[in-house]
Amino acid sequence: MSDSTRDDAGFETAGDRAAPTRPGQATMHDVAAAARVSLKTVSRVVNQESGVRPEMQKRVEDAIGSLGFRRNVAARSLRTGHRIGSIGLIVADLLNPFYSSVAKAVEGVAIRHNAVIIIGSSGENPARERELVINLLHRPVDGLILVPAGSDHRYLEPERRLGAQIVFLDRSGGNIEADAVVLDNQGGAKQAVDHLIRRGHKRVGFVGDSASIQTAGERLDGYKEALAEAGIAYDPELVRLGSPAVEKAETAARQLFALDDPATAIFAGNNRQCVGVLRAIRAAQRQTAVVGFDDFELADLLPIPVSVIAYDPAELGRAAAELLFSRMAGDARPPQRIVIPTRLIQRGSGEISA
Amino acid sequence: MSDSTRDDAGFETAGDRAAPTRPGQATMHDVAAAARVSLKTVSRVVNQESGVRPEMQKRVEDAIGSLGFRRNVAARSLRTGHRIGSIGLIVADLLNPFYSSVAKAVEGVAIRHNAVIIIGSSGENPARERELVINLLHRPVDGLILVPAGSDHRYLEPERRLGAQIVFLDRSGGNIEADAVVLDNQGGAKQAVDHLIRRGHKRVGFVGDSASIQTAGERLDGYKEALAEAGIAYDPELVRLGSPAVEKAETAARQLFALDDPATAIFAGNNRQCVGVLRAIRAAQRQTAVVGFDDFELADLLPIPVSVIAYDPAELGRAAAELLFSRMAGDARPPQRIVIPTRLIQRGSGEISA
DNA sequence: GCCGACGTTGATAACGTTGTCAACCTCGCG
DNA sequence: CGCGAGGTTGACAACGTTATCAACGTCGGC
Repeated sequence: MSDSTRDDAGFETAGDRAAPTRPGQATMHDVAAAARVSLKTVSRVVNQESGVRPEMQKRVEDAIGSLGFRRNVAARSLRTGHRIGSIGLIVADLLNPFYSSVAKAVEGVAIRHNAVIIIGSSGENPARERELVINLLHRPVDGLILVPAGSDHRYLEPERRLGAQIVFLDRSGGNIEADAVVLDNQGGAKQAVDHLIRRGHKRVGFVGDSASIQTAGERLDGYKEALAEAGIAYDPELVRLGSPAVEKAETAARQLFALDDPATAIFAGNNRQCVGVLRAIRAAQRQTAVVGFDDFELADLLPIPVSVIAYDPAELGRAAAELLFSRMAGDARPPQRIVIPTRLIQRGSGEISA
Repeated sequence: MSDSTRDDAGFETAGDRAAPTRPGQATMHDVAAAARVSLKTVSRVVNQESGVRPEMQKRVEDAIGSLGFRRNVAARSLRTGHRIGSIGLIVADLLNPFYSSVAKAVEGVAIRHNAVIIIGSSGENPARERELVINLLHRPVDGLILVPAGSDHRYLEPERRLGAQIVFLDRSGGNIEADAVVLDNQGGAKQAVDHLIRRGHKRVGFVGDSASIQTAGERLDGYKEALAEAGIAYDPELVRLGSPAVEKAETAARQLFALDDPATAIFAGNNRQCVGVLRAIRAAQRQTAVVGFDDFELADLLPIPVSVIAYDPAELGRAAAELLFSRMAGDARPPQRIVIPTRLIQRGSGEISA
């Protein structure tokens, strides 16, 4: 299929010259001609090999300068066979500390395998995800760790048949049998809500991502499960989904406070939303119990105690990377699903009853 | 484990003189032989071109599978001329939100130029920095944004003569004339300390990085400048350098409190150190004024008011990336030094006098 | 039954670079 | 003055892939 990103060859500043194939790009051959020396001599200068007379060297360097020569890496790499392994990492949002931790852990593993990581963020946009994936797989990427934004990954099949190794992280892929390293989302959410219920809360709000995002759906399931076990009726009014941004979560939390029968506790679906909820609580001057999914750095310093469902994001990244490298080394076991456990960290939140 | 079974050892740094071909890697030629078809037919299957009989296709796919064939991207790229631009980004620590913001901004610019980013972290280790730089420059990286860990960058000269474009970020390079996008460190630090002094503090501590890190040195200069202007003698006791980690900064702050004439206010050299200082204050139950360099997300929610020297990390990244792409497009102006301004955000810290 | 058209397949020449090896100079020494 | 050694330089063949174009069926229409 002719994906538009594929044949987009050059990357020039908008409106700048330089046609797709970089027409004027000088080759060593051109340099050699301009300097009136042989191809090989140019190569020697470029590679700083010894045994070139200064005079020749100067001539070649001048030619390189005036022609704006740049060595073609593809040709070099083809000829030398040098390859530095690289793995792609596609996350939802680089800014989120969760993904930073993942990235760092992945990098750590990559270093041990002498590889670098190419990183991209999908911004939760399936089209962008796909574009990035294809982009990365078609450059020298030996493997890919993917936090999927979309829910249909059939487009990966041809790539996999060609040897591409792909490990899903945080969420599993849709319509595809593939390795995945995920969190115990439902279990964690249940823990969180259990905790709040045990503390006497009956009106527990949930501020989370759209249920179309797999993890959010699982967390919602955990929320429901905890309520059901406690014999509390599920009230859709208390659930606000689709609030990825801090501001949206803040608004959502405000709405939960404005109900006739307002929430006395809130379960925040992730760290971004937790921050939003905290801001809303602060603004409303309320004593509301909060449990957030994802730990975050300053949670213990906040005036509002925040218990959290914690886990080690680095562990997710590490596990995914290890699995990926193992695949790249020939591991042909059936697709694995690795679940990273979560645990509740109590910081007093929930002890306040309303 | 990755032993010699496969080409895992093929991931080599550039200096290596490996045999041109990766030992076990099958080529299209091998596939063609195994499937008893021509090279071109294999190519057709691999590229999903139309006009191959299903039977042939099957034969080729089987051969691909059993030989573990993976297309050589260098050869493909050489032949087609297709290139997806990529730029390298080397930061000190991926986990630091400062660098995440930078990375995100750089990525944003890269997208517009149809490029991806290859990221690495040096961990403030000059040797690792150098290794990474060479690694990246010797793979198809069209440009490099570098947060330098080391202080001598003469090793970059040969690479630049070969057309590599390099922009320094946050700190300028040593022994090299090159583009740099930096913060107004001295000015910002002076602002911070001025602020504390104006609020009546005479014992202002400084918890910062080792002065060998350029930015830390400049911030220390700003600290001294502010003291000098206010006619306050510089007391080395109040200055604790070399505390990159949160825990170290916490210890450093404790020491400042334990002085005979303790600090009543602390200027924290960066966001990590600010967190450490806050923990120390919290532990010591003190009312200490704090101004931190770098804003951070929850600063406004903390029980201890933290004024900060803020700036836009994304602006740094954006400026560096724009400059880099402009260079890659042929911009040949003399090396630029772009200084991103800082501003003081007052959050009440410093109003408390001790 | 022949011819053109079509649908497959394959031989071969690039792509731009580096490794090999031979050719060529210039010395210094016999 | 010749000859070998050492220092420079260049011709040429790869590297693994894709694009071009020719060759080979096979089939329908006349």
